[in-house]
Formats: sequence, structure tokens, C-alpha cells
Amino acid sequence: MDNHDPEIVEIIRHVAVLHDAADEDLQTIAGMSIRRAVEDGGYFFLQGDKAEYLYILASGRAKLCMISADGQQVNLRTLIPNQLFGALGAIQPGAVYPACAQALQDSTALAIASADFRNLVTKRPHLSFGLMELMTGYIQEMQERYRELATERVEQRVARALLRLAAQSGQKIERGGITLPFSRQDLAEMTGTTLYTVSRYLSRWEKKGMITTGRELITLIEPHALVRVADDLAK
Amino acid sequence: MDNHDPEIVEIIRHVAVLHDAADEDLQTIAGMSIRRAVEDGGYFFLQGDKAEYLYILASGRAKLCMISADGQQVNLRTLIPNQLFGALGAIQPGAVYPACAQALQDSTALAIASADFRNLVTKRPHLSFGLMELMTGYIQEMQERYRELATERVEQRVARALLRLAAQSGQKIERGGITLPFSRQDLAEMTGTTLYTVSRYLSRWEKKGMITTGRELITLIEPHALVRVADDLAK
DNA sequence: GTTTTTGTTTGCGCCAGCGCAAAGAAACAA
DNA sequence: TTGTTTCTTTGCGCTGGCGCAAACAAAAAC
Repeated sequence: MDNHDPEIVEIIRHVAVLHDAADEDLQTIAGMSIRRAVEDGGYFFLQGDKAEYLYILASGRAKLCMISADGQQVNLRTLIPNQLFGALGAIQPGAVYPACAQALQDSTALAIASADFRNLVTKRPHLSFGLMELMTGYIQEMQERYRELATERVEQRVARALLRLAAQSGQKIERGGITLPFSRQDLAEMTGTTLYTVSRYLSRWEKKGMITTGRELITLIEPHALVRVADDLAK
Repeated sequence: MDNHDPEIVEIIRHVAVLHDAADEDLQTIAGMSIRRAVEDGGYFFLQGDKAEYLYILASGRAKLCMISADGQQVNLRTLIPNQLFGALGAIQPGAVYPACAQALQDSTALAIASADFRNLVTKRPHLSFGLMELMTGYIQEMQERYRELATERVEQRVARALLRLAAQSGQKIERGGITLPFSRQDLAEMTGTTLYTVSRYLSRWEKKGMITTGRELITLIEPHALVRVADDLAK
């Protein structure tokens, strides 16, 4: 392991959780990290595995998902590079991952032993504020999505999911539109519905010119029209 | 304010988040806390208020809930004494509460200024581990409930809600049964359904002898039968 | 090129759950 | 006591969304 690979330090520097970490700490973290590649469809970890590592996505795309007893998948979060995930074990020694992390493309991540990271946080307590910010942000997002799932209709939730993905992708909202590389099944798992129902709404929206679609591809043409659907002002 | 009221120290000592705090820290926290009483139906804080205080429930019962744009309520969590809530502002200065905290009975809580608490955590960094454990636990519970809402039928979710409340209430699972003081509307807000549907399932279960019901009262007679419903083994 | 695999669309029938409405039942107020 | 409020029950009709099935389409494999 190359402890001071400058590229690794660069990745770590752009992790939001570590925004106020000292350069020295970034170096230390880089020294603890191991690069791990996972191909499209593979897993960084499975639900129930011992949470011995936390990860920072370096390249590619991945998702955090849960699988229910009867095999249905629920998508909790889509991960993009520089995001930290699987940090649970860094807080609670002996914990198991409550979800699995699956690559949506060929991806690489930095793996850091949970115990090592926990030790570092103990020595550098200000790092815990970054972690707590990450967690409170995540809690708020989960609460919001829980509320949506409990009170809104499928149509609104799918529209909202598209807008959320668009915002997260960081692409400009331009006349050209925002292209999202997700299948109907992906959207269904994000919104708690079925691929059939997602397909029906996408078809309807495409006929209205709000979006265009392709195989594992959705392009938002008129995002503001989707906002109206999400807020239930239209219809 | 009586800074060293021994009763207040006792309450704080039993807060799970502070399980490994030094006695000195407990005294400090007690010194920062203000007792606040809220009557049945009143609010400790509203969704959108500036998160200037965090709270520890001292007596009574309360709930954390969100209200959607069209006025529907979603119940996120039921609070029992010695639980900490509204801690968001202690992490993110300037944050607003993402939910409201409403008393379900006449209740009292200790209020601690978020800024004061944040200062204390900065000085006593090991306290942040307790906070992080609280947050990871809450995240896991929210993820689990999100999965349930996305994949399970109403009947299962209501059964699960009853079992969860029973476990949380701390009452023994005895032949006498466990009595829960919740209305049909409460259950509906916890499970993302309507009071009508809740009422129908409760009636059905009462006819089968699994529970008995009253006005704002549900008594579990055969919890294991509910477990079977929750796991969808019955039916 | 051809075949296979994987993803998408849409018709059709069905049903879980919603929500109104109206009647009971328990608590509370005067 | 009598009325008022609040919570609960249940019949009824309706519909949003599910899920099978079958056809189509686009990659990928050979």
C-alpha cells in the first residue's frame, strides 16, 4: 500500500465529511486506505456482513440497498464519487451493515478499517463533527423520504426521485436536458413501487414532452413540469 | 435555575446517550438545563423553528412528527422519559427542526441550549460518541421502517407497530397482556395508513382473541400471533 | 450475420386500501 | 341530568396501483 499516494490524498480531500480536517489528518487517512475495485453489479459489502471497513467511493457509481425477507429490494441512496458510506462500524464496534452496497458501474473505492478510523477520531475529536453532520443530513433525508412514501402518490414520488437524482448528479439544468442513467427497475426501488407503474408514468410524461427515455436512460427536458407533478399542482 | 438539583442530575444520568459521561459532565449539563412543562397536545417545538434547544424528556409521553404540505401527519417516533430529542441544532448551528415534538400527555422536559451543548461536546469530545451512537441507531430504525413502508402490506405494518410500541414500553410480556395508550389515528400516522383501515384490522384481531381494544387503548393478548401476522406467515 | 439476454411497453383483470357517511360509544362539560 | 365533544366502527362504492402475460426493442454474445 502506497501510504502517500497523492491521488488518494486528493480524493480524500474532497470528501464532504472531512472538509475541516487538517492536511496531516488527510495524509493519515490516506495511509490507512486500501483501494478496492468492484465491477458492475458486484458488492462492496452485503447486508449483515461485519462492518469492518468504511468506504469512500473513488470512481463509478453505486447504491445502498436493503433486501427484504421475500427478496424485494429497496434503494436507500445512490452514491457518487467522494461520498463516504458504510461508516456504521466506525461508531459501533462489532456492528453489521444494515444495508448492502452494490456497484452500478465498474467502480473503485477506498476502504478504511473501521477500528483504525475510530482510533483516529478518538485522537482527533473535531473529525467527529463532520461525521455527525453527515449523519444528521442523512437522517433528515430519510425522514423526508419516509414522509413522502407515507403520504404521497406514486406519481409524485417518481417525479421527486428524478428531480433529486438530477440535483445530485450536479449536471446543469440547461435546455439540453439532464440525462440520468437509471432503469425503470431502479426508479421503482427508489420510490417503493413496481417497474410497470414507473414505465407507465414515464410513457405518459414522454408523450407530453416533459422527458425523453431510452434503455436505462431518462432525460429531463422540462424539469419545472416535473416539479409541478411532484407538488401535485398539475393533474 | 437550580444548577445542581439532584433530581435533574438523576434524570440526566439515565439518558442512554450519556451513558459513559463523567459525573462532572452530568453536573455541568444539569447546570445548563431548564425545566419545561407542556400540557397534553402542546408542542415542545414546531417543524421549521430554529433549533435553539435540545430536549430530554423527563416525564410524560411525546411524539416526533412531520406535517406535509396538505396537512397530513406522519409519526416518526414515540418518545418516552430519558430520551434525548431535537439534538439537530447541537450539530449544525443555525439548523431548524425538521419535525415537531408534540406532548401526548402532560409532560416535562429538560431544555438545554444547543450552543451550550455544542461547546461542551467540543471540550469533552468523548460525549460525541454517545451522540453518534444515538444517531446511527436512529438511522437504522428509519431505514428499517422505510423498507417496511415500501414493501409490506398495511396489515403487517400495523402489527409491527404494535410490537415495536410494546417492546419500547418496557412492560413485561405476561399473560395479562401489554396495554398501549394509542388511538387508531396514532397508529395510522405511525404506519402510513388511515384510521379506518387500522380500525378494521384491530376489529378483526379482537374477534380472533389476539387483542382487546378500548378508547385510545389496545391490549396485546397474544403477541406471538401478531408476530406471525407481521412476518406474513399467517393469513 | 444470428441468437441470446436484458430491458421496456402496454392491455387486462383484479384487489387492497381509501374515504365518505352515518351510527354507536365513551368521556367530558355544564 | 342533558348536551357536546371526541373516538370508534362498519357498510358501501370507488380507484390507484399491482402483476401477469405477451410483444417489442436494444444490447451483448457468439
